Amino acid sequence: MRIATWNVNSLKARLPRVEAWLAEVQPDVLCLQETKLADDAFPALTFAGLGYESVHHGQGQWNGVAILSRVGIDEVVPNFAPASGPPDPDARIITALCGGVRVSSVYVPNGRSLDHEHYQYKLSWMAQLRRHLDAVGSPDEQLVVTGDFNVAPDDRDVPDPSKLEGATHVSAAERDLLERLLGWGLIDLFRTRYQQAQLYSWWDYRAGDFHQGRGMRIDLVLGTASVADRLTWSIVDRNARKGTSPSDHAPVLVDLED
DNA sequence: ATGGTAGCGCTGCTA
Repeated sequence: MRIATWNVNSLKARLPRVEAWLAEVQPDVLCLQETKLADDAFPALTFAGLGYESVHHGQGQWNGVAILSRVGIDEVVPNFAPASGPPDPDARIITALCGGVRVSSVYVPNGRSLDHEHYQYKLSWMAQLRRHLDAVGSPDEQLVVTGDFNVAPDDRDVPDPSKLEGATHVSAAERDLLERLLGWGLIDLFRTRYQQAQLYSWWDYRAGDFHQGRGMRIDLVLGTASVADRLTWSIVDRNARKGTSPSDHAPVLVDLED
């Protein structure tokens, strides 16, 4: 079973690339973030033509998350589960059961800057994500939380930690909240296969950052122990960041033993 | 290099 995540930075702008990528890579489950579409504009029929069922939680201009699956989609929960607290006004999370694995596609708030109220929103969002997991599942089950976390887990995941002191994506508070999330019973699956630094999943469009090798690893696939036990392979598909009009993120893949 | 690009949607915000 192949599960992938991809922040596409507008599905409207990226649909041709997503279609070609699905045909080439053949994931069983694909989690999308930043579709930037309303639900009625989501191209479900296009994906159905490629063999994928899909569910979308969108709002229009910003945010928007989706799950595509060719191994079934059941028990769909758009937004945070009610038992976790108030609903998120933004469309940043959707959860479904796909092929026996409970999958959440998440787009954690960026935070903007440490003194911005959006940063407090980011911290509270990450705390509620943990309560959401308690509401929809258990660490004893096969469960995957994947998407754009907008947090670089440790200093290997950024080019120059000394230049990022006091910045979002690396601050102690958000890294601690990510650790707390892992403490719920999740494992950073990509990191179990690779330990080296500078294996990024996102590169700023500006200043030639991709070609200069300046990025961050902020797109994560977190899985419970029973998922990690099935892991056979993981990779960041950097080829998808190349060529004409790419997203600023590359897809991250995991393969699980059937 | 305190810059730079991309997307949305039409002026400036978000990332």
